[in-house]
Amino acid sequence: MVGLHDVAKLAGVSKSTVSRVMNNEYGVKKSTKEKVQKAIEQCGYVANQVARDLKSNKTHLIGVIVPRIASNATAGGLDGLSPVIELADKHVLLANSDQDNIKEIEYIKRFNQKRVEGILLYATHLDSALVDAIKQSDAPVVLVGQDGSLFNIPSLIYDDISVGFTAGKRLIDAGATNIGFIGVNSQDIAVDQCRYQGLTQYLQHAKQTSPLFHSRGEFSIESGFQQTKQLLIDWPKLDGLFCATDRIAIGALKAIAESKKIAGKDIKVLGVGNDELSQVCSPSLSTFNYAFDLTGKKAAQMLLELIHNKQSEVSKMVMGFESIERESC
Amino acid sequence: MVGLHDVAKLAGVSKSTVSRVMNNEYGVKKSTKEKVQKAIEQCGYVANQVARDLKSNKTHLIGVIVPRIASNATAGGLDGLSPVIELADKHVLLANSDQDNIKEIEYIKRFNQKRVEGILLYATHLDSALVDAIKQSDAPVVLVGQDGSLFNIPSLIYDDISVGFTAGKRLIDAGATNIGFIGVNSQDIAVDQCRYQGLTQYLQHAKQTSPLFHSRGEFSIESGFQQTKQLLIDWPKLDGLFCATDRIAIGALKAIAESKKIAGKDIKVLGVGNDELSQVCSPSLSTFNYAFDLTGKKAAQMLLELIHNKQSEVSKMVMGFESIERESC
DNA sequence: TTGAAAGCGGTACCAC
DNA sequence: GTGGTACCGCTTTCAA
Repeated sequence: MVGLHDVAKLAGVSKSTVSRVMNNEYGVKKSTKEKVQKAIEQCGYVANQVARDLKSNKTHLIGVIVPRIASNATAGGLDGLSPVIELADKHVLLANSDQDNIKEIEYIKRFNQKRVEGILLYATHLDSALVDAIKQSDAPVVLVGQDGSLFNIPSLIYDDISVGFTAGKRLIDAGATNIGFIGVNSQDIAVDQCRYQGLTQYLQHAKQTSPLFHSRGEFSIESGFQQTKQLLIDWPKLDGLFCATDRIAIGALKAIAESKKIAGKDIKVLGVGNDELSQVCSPSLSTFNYAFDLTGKKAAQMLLELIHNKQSEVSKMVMGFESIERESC
Repeated sequence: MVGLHDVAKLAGVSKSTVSRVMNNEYGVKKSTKEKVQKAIEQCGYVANQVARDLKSNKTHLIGVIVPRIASNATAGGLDGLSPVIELADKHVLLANSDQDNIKEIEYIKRFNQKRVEGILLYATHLDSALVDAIKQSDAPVVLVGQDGSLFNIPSLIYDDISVGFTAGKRLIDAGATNIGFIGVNSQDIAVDQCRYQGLTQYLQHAKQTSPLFHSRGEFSIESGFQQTKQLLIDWPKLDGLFCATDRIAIGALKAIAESKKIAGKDIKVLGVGNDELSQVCSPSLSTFNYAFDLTGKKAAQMLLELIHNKQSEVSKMVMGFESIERESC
């Protein structure tokens, strides 16, 4: 591969001069500049950014770690954050942890070796090993989706307790009295714990009751379907169901339909996320809208600020949500 | 930031020795090794990959350019390709071209500066400027979604003509005789042109007729809805509709429902992509399944091979598809 | 206005 | 076994 040296030889000047031309610096005679530019053209010289990065001690790299790509939260987030990063003249180094806690930590280390300038971590859990890894990271880390502020980790989270609380209100207002919750796994504080907690708080507050159950499964339609099939048998009086995600809720809708009950009438159902699926299914799903792309954008902005100032002005940012009224509740 | 030099000083050895320990090389006395490792621990040394990359002239970087993330083809593709790239001990440098032709070319150049080892390009078009940029690229490029084999660009494509052909057959077999097509924009050879061409071929072949129309819009539900609303007025005899994507088809379904016709009975509708939406909507959408994640995996494998052998064994790979029978056709 | 040379942080060859 | 040193490709003083 042709380097600065080759161009210099070809143009009959020194490396320094070629470098100056490449970087548009002042103080190069017009004629030499043109000579050099011609030489650059001629041998198709492309500056080696790796060498530049080494010299300048800046890589312009932002590491982004996600549990998987094909999810609304992450795909939308990536679409939101990428323009911000591009505008800051940086690049996205993407890692798919595939929901694997070990890999998450592994990537934080690898990214530090790669000398990324910052890391955006989409998390589905937050244990002490992960906290440690984040603390060890030289590059600043912004956590998305889980609250790390207790550990002094700048975080961008959704107002999950509030969503649960509001869900309780919506279900009660719609006339439900026997309300259950389907979550994911207990390690996911935000999605499983907080949403349940919020629901519980409202039921206590308004009716001095508690949710009938806290079932758990995966983030899938199928999982929602299977769980609900059983839950309908176990809890015949169930008339309100809050599902931690829209996909779970859509599975629930299907199970309810099969049981000859009518979702939205016999059983009110609520999801979270405003997945596109929720407006297409029938009955259409009442849910909560999260602005995933905006979250990605804000997270990127927060990280960039952190990179510049070495200290964040905001240590925790809570994203709002919007109630979406449809047929199921 | 602490470097090899600092560790060496702290351990009272030379840089070379520290380097040997870092790379687990033979021929280091056990005691020195331990001494060095302690020093590494002590000052929290993390190898600078940028320097290594410069020295070894390898970045372990694979550039991936996509038109946007939040689409089944790209999100699924990314989930498919990332494990392959990880297994090859490389990283994904992600760029979102946001459907912008200029940016696509820009990123190919930037990636070459970054000295990526190869580029995966998810394309929605292929004009001569893009072909040139690919030709100029030092890093090998694999094209996904458009056929660049005529220009000697290794490509991974879907069998779009065949899909169109099969769509024709499915619609005719279901009893449709007045068949229309909704595509995207004419620059998208694969999605717009090929699928239409295949449909046309079957209609010619089986009935010596042609599609009633070739309408065009965007990749969205709304666009499908708006177009279909008008098309139903313009073509009252329409009884078969092939849509270039599932989202367009779902919009069409909605327009048909509003017109008091029954999709699947009065008008047979077919989409492409087997979007999750298509099994949730009602009537559920008959479509074609594309294995997006497998495509990503294959594309990554093809690129890795190209990187190793400097020459591809396969210059073009055509992914198959699967007919999905549901209610709409 | 231009060139020589040091150095970014490693690796690898060659001596000792 | 270990240390010295050249070098990867560029930027950036410092002199000329």
